[in-house]
Amino acid sequence: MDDSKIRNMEEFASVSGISRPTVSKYFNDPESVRKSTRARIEAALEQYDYRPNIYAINQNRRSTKNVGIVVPYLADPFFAEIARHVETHVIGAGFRPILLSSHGDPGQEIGNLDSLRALRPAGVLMAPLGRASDRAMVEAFCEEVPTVLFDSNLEGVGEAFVGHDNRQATENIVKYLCRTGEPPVFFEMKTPANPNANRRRNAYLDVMRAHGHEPQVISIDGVGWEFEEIGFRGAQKALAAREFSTNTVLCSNDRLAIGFLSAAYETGLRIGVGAGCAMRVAGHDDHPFARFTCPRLTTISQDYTSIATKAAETLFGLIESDARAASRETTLFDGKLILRSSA
Amino acid sequence: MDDSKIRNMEEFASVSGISRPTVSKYFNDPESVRKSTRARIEAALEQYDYRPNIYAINQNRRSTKNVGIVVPYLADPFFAEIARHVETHVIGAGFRPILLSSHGDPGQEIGNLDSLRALRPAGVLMAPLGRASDRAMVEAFCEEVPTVLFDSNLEGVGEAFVGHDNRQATENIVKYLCRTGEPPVFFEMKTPANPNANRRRNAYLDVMRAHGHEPQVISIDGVGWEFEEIGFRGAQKALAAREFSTNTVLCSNDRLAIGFLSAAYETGLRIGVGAGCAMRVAGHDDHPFARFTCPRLTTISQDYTSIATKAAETLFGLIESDARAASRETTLFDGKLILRSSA
DNA sequence: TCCTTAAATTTACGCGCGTAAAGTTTTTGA
DNA sequence: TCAAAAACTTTACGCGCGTAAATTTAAGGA
Repeated sequence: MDDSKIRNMEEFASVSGISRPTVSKYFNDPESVRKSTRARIEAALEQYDYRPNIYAINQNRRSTKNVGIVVPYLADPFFAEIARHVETHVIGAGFRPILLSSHGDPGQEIGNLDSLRALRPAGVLMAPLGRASDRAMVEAFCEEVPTVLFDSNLEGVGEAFVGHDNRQATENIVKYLCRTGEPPVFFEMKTPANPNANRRRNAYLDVMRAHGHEPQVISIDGVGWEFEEIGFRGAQKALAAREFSTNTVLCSNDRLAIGFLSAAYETGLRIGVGAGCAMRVAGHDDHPFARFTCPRLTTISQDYTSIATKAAETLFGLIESDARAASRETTLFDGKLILRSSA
Repeated sequence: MDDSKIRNMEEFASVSGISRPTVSKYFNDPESVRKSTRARIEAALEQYDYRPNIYAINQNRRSTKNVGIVVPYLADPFFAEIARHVETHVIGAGFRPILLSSHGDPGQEIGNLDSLRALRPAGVLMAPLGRASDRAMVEAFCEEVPTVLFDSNLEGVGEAFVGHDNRQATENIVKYLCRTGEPPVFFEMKTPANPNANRRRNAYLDVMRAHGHEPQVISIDGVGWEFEEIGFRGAQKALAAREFSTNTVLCSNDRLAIGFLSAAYETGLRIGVGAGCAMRVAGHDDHPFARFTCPRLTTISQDYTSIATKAAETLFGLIESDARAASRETTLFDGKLILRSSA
């Protein structure tokens, strides 16, 4: 490798023996130049390791190669995982991912969109906060930048939505619980952060009634994104008050369930399916930590590999066609029962 | 707000009645212009909501306002939390954070640095993978870009290191455990991901010997960053083989401890300090999930608020002075005992 | 071989802003 | 009140690259 530094594309073009416009064409799409030309450029690239100035590129191109990824709460490993999958796809498609977390705060969410706007991204993959989101502001953003929503749906906002089939999944696990023991009580936050929680509750109510069981919903207090803590306190209270009409609990999500199990353990209540167990507890999402609770949590998984893939592919399609979606498509993926020892 | 769009600084300057160079000066530092001028610009800003083109700015400025944040594994809530703290400081200081995770992969770590290089950041805050890091490549990067390391030290690399005092913390918890029961066995990965693990083991050995106790280290197999899984399997094996010479275990970190507790629960072993408990287990780090294990995990915290603050401040100091550090400073923060019910 | 077509070159302009230099106006302080 | 200092305006250039138009060169087929 020659140590003489290349300052710009002009210099690089001259050392590679190719004109600058052609070199520029090469960097925009290596396939767009003749094979022999490509070979000469790549030979020079080996020797001088030049890279085009990203700011100069983005100043002149209509659209950048940036893709925003916005998640509501990165400290939740579930979102960290899905962000990682999305990121991998974004890089694979030749884009540059810009990962932003809203940290559970609607103001930060809008701030993230603002800061993305300044980067003029080719598109954005966004998991909104949900209920708390400033709908009008998000909507305005989506009209400027092609945006695909995932995880949490804001009806009518963005080009498409890709998520989890909360109804199918909830029905699935409720039926499982009914089949193998007493029907479940539904354990949820009174003011849930996103619309998935409502879908889950409604699906629970429907399937319980359809099977002739009396539903019971326990809605606990607490706001914010510290679900484990909220679940812990809620469970302490509810257990002390003996609010549960059956010995089975379906938590609205795994993080609440993690808190629930912790509280149950502290009060000496044995959770699980074996002999000597007083109660069954199930969750929803197959959170990365659900495998390590005590007992290990029976839950229903989100297919977040498929969700991430579909969301990314949908966005890339929009970007390539340089068009807005004809109609807003909604894609839901099925959950799978994950049987462990808690229920 | 006027809906007529402002295309560039030229246009904005004319509608605000100020010359473009002065407007430019304003955006670089609002304090650098006369108060009356500032008022006029800000009035125009309210009316037209113009924002300078970030790419044009960065093309011409020597240094950008970007600050890279590189963490080894974002799906670990511990790093997600510390990244959040760092990010807040970066934004507060008027910089733009670029958050990148290496996903436990040295190749990705170097890739992250490469992609940062292209952004010509003013500085970088980096938590290296540790042992697995490509030291030479990281070192080369640090010579190009002012970089402050945190969490995991690569001796001699970067302008400074800010981290956790593993020795103080380990001594602290070992002494606590000895004081309140049988001395601990040390439970760790055979090939730990980062140098902190080695410091903890060595500190354990030293303090045990200093107090006349026979140390025992159990080093379990497993590579990668799925520490809970590794801890789970390792604990299963070690418990089945009755390898523990005392009834107390100190895990090298909380994530291993989480796996340990899960395994212990499955084998019916009761962990904790109360009557009827067969074993005590402690961790290290005060991981966000340590509060919700069964039983709740006694551990020693990392002061990651201080670590994040100090690392960020150190970097900002370097950036402002536009100089490299005279000498490489190392700052360590003390851990605090977090007493819960597991030990 | 020649002709058609595809590809590369030459030339030139523009993107939006930083910034320097020289001249002008306003502010500051005694 | 007046001169010095500070702030602003005008003018002008450059950053590194995208891209269009006209021209030249190379590739491929009968």
